[in-house]
Amino acid sequence: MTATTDQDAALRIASGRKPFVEPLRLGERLREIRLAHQWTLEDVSQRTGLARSTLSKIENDQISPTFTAVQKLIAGLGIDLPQLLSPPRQQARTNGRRDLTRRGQGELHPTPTYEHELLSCELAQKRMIPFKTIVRARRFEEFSEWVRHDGEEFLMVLEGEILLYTEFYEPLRLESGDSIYFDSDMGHALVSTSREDAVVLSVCTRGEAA
Amino acid sequence: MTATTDQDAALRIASGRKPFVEPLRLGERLREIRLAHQWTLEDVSQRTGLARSTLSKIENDQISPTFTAVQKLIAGLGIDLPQLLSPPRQQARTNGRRDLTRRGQGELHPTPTYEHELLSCELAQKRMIPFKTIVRARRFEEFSEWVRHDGEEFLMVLEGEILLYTEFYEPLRLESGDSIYFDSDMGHALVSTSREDAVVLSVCTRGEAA
DNA sequence: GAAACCTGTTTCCTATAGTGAACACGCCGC
DNA sequence: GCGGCGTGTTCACTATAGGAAACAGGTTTC
Repeated sequence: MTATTDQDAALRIASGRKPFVEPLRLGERLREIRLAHQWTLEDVSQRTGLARSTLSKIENDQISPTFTAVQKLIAGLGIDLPQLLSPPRQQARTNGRRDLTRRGQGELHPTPTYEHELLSCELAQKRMIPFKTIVRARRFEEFSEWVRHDGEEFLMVLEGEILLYTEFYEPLRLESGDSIYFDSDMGHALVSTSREDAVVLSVCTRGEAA
Repeated sequence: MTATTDQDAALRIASGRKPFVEPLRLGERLREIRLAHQWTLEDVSQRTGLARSTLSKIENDQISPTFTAVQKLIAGLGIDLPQLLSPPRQQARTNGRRDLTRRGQGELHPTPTYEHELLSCELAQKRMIPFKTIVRARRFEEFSEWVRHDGEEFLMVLEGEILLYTEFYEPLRLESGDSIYFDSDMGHALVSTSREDAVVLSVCTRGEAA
């Protein structure tokens, strides 16, 4: 398995997205949107080109719309897909959620090159993914390919010293306390250069639709 | 203290929503993902529960998959929907920006209770705001009111020990290495409890329109 | 080199999504 | 009350997605 998929998998798990497919009350959500705009089924029908009856069935979960139908929906309603798929958005904002992770109590995800400790992994639906990493790699050649994933990444060296290899820059030496922010779809890879394996704290943004 | 500027908001408004529906070569994208993982149609079939023939047709744009089929896909392949729908991903986006901040070289923003050092502040348009903070406050009463700002916050104690007061929870003692993730529109405030002023690393999400 | 595999594609057939028309209900104005 | 509207739902039919099996091409095996 490649370094990329490892990291991706780790991030996906960390992101708190349930591995199963969510119930996804798409119909319910559609009705919600429609009523919020004070639209009738006929209005939506004209906007989307879908038959009134079809819309009714979708809202009542009697049929599972075709993907082309979904496209017509998002085009006609002027919304984007993530919006259609995020029912719990409404007041998930002022929840006052929190998730504590004591030192060393994160979820471990070892790979040949990195040893990740995912922090705050109790919390689903978060916009950032924090994790602490022990950098086991000692040479750039240990990576079969660039690590890359959508979004942005912030990184601070907690202990030791590392060399940050990136696709478009010369390798960069980072010591304890140094930090860097970069676009993480640019290939990147870390190796420890201190005697002890270096420890870094990373925070990635969660992938969002383009 | 949020350091949130209006740039993002302005740009977002200016950009508007895309007026046309994307071509959305879903089949192409699926094949891309499949080949990237070196999977055969049969592999994907077993993972998703969809027939080999169906997958073939989807990849060749001969049919438009049902939404339930799409759900099986994202569940079986372990990807999330935005990932499946971002065709222009291939390598167009890679900006490759980066912003290095050496230890102690951030931008200082002192307040009576906190002494912030903003990290990576060269970079505009980023989705996260990282900063290191020396917690000068010693008693909760030193705060005239709750600190709160839209979005989410991740926090790790780097040195010393703090007490985290939050609007909806009992105060929480955090020691070096402990971390916490919380909705930052919930009121919060930090005080140092160790002999030396505690130092914490925080990362906030940038406000995004609902 | 043929038989036994694999790959991806294509061919039926059936299950179901999508449509237009009929339906039931509530809301007017007269 | 009545008929006209408009709402959302249900029907009957057609179009199409999904599945099992057959197919065509390539590679491996003896």
